[in-house]
Amino acid sequence: MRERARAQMRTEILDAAREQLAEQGAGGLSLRAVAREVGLVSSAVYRYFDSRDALLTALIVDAYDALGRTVEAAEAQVPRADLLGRWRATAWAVRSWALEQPHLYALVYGSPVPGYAAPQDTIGPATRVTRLLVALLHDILDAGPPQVADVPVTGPAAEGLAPLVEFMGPDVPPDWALRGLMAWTYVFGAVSLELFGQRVGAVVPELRGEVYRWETDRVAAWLGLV
Amino acid sequence: MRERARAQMRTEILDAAREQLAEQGAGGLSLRAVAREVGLVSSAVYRYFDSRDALLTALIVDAYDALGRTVEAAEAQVPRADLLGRWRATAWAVRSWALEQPHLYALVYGSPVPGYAAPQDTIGPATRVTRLLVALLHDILDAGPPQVADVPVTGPAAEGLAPLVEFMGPDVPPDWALRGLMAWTYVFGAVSLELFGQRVGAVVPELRGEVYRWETDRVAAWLGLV
DNA sequence: GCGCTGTCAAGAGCACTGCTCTCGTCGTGG
DNA sequence: CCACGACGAGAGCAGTGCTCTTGACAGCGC
Repeated sequence: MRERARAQMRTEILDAAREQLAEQGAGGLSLRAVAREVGLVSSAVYRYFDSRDALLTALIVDAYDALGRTVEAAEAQVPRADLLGRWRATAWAVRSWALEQPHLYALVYGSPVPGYAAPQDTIGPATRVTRLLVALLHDILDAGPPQVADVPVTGPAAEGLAPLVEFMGPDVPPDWALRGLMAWTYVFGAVSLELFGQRVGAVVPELRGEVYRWETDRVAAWLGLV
Repeated sequence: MRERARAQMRTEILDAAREQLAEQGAGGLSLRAVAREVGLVSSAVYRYFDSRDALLTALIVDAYDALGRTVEAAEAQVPRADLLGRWRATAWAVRSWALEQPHLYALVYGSPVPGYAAPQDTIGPATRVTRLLVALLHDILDAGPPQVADVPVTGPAAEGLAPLVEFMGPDVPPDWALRGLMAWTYVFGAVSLELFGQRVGAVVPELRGEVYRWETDRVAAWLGLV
């Protein structure tokens, strides 16, 4: 009954917050302002979110979810056997979503607010895109591991990758965990740096998409894709 | 005369700001609090910095400077002919500095405060590390461009890289501008993602340095270094 | 149908922020 | 020596996150 009203109010607040986030960014998100937006007084918002941080956390969670959903949808449209196509679709979808929702992306992948320890809630949805890449890597390996000239990773670094190996499945050699980590790092690193203005003088803004295509294709080649 | 006093006061404020930044991060940096710290009333600080943003900008500028100085020093200790060593020193110094000064690093390479347009002041010092990599790339090319299996970049992407090519020197082929961009992207991407907590479940914290060594060595190999 | 209980929104209030304005003071250059 | 300009202090404004108290309303058991 009033569960419904409550849930609706909650999403109404979140929508208003998302809107304000898009205009002024995480730092400028004012709980009082979103309260005004939805026609509430500031103290009433605390019935729905314990604090401003809690509101931000909720936004983060569903930003992860939205990104994951979008990328999954894009990747799913490519035939399973087209490994390069799946990689391209994934990489491109990440960047596209980030450019459409820059503030949400920044909220998730940007510098965390210090003193803000990511709650457990956020680590689950965070792995959705990761899972896609893991699946892709599995399929690459199953299709016969490509020739790679590098010396396989051993020693402490291999131990350091243990959690990742376990996540990917114990049959994955540490060397390919490293490759997966690096591919993942490249995609999100490139998107983040572009979005955060670190390529200002270096790449023509309108052509950054084209350059990104080449970058990710080089990574693909390095992964042994086609 | 009182120039001295003014300059000293200015650096005193900056030091206090840096200190507070280290404790509470950019978002929590309070002009009034740094004023208290240096024994001033808040309005007096405005004699030295037009606004909180101006203070942050000053911090950014000398963060760029500090990072550049540190990395340059580390790289300079390696014999010029040891190209791989220079790459390793550079990559490692960036990460080390970032881990020592996480808040300063985040200020510079993290998500920018929206509405905060990086003033011209910041783009000069920003290129110091970049210059190191450019010089290294030149030396790699001079030593005889390594074999690379990739198809050279052409088309719109090559045009997109034009500003970077110009910065590196027109004799540099666009293909190597792309390689340089990607190496740069990898280093700062990896450091940023690690620092911003995106590797939490993936890599054992104490061994992240070891893993980073492998990552950057893979990039080096990809660049044709040894 | 009535009253009770728990949920909700409102409002006042506290301590804090960035920033502006005014007003004394004091050192320095003419 | 004196006037001017830089400087610091203080008050004040509008805004913030968050807490606490007060009043209204809905849903429940009797």
